[in-house]
Amino acid sequence: MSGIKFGMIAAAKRAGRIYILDSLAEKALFDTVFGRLEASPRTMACAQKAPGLALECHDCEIKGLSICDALEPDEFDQLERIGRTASYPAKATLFEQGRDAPFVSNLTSGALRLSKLLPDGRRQVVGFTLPGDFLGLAMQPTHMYTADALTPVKICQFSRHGFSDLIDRKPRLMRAVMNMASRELTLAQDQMVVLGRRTAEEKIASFLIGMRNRYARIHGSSVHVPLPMTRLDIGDFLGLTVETVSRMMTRLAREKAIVIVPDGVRLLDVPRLELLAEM
Amino acid sequence: MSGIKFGMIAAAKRAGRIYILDSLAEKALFDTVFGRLEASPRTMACAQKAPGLALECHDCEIKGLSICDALEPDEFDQLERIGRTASYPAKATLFEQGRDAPFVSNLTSGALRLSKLLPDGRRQVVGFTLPGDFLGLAMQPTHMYTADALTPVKICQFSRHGFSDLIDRKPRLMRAVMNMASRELTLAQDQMVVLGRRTAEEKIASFLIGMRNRYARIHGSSVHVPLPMTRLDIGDFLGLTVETVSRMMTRLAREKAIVIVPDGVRLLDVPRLELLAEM
DNA sequence: CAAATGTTTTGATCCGCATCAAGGACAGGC
DNA sequence: GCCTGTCCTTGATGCGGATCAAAACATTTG
Repeated sequence: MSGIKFGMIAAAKRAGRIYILDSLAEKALFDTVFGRLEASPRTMACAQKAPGLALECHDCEIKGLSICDALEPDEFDQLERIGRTASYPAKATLFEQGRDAPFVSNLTSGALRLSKLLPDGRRQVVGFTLPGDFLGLAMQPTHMYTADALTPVKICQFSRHGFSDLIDRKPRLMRAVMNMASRELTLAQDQMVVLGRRTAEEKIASFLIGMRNRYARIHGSSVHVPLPMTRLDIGDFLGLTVETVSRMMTRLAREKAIVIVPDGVRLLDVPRLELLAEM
Repeated sequence: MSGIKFGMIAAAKRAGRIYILDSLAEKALFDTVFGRLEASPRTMACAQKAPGLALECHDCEIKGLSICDALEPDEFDQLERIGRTASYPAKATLFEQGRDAPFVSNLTSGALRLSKLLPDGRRQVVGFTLPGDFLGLAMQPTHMYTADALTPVKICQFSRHGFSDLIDRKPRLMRAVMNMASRELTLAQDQMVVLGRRTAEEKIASFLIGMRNRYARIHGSSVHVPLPMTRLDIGDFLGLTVETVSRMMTRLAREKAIVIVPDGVRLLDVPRLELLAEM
């Protein structure tokens, strides 16, 4: 954990800038989202991908969140046996829309952007993947979207066929995957409401509250919301332009609903934001 | 099949108006979507719901499309045993957002509108259910949206707990449900692109092509696309107003891409529409 | 370090679709 | 038959967010 100091107040160093986090909890949140950076950025960039490492589930940090949680010891062993870990540096493309999908995987650290591209270049981000989320739930032979690393990421990957066979033999595991798919479907339908029927300001508020809720599942609830994606990514997720995202964030900050901090925001007036985002 | 004549050209009578369909295939499509109307509208309206009827899977028309397709005879029997059929007249509400969800079900005939309501009255239609589609895939204890009958409908329903227990014992059945959930998730993500990144005209074209493709799974492909929903429903599905939907449909008709017929449209220039809708 | 590139912000202007308004078509009820 | 309510269409007007432009700032590269 290069360059990171502990204490009552934890400090995180990233890209040469040091800033203060409120607590060790926030420090943990920060690390999970932005990655540990155990290697220097330069090294990471060279190690485009390092697959083939055996799973090390015992010290997996997101065990309790992922499909592994629902497994009996023997099932867990079998899953561990067919899986491998892989790491990608920030900005790497894990897979592209339309390509063959030989693997399904589980994100253990970092964050991904999932996007669909129209022929004329317009882009729709269909989701952001956080630790514990599963990739390839649809079990389709080809990828329905492109997945890019927003930060250095670690995944735990399984051959699609091997995984498919295993879940057919382990109802408990299939149930876990199905529940994950259900949660995704519910999220997607909520996002349809946001895209179809909300104003720009409401979209931003929904997004921030939504991200906070998703981080809360991983760590505790916190008013610090890391945003590993750019304004452009947020715009493409919400059906807005970069400029509108920037303007609305600035407006919310001016009205003291949020504070914009490096790599994210801090929520000041949560009730106000929840009112804007209310379902 | 009251008042309906057959022949090389089939005619369908609905609400006192008779019009011509091109073929028996179109007649079948029409019947599946709008319901058979075996009882008069008045009778249907009285029979708000007629549950408790044992399943009659042997003459189920959508067997090949639904989860039942994937089952072995013994599994099929067990599923049949825990299911009941129910009918609802057009405009009936099958269930409401937020209410308990004691049942999951399979639509066998007719069409439903699934919608989410915001506190201030704005509405987002998250999908239209056609024969063969499953309701309650998320297996949540409460409903995430409201389901209203657009036409007289028939469903085949199962207690959520009974169904949940059964799928835990029948991997093949769970797999069928999971595949259905995956398909829904893919549809929802495609709809996110439509809502977030397409113009009004493209939205209408995507919608029409999408409906045609979904009907094609049930019957053969046809240029006749029944639209059991109102322009308002279409607008709330596409993130548009009624007026815009009407204007765009009129424009497509003026430009000879479609013809507006009673209860639907006929696609004239499919390549043009597919270009507008292209993914 | 300087140069090049990418990200965020802010301002000015424009346009696609919403909103407001009104009339027509049609179904159901009396 | 007429009346009422719902749905669809068309026209006039306005606004929210897109687009265009540019500058400040951050990050990467040489």
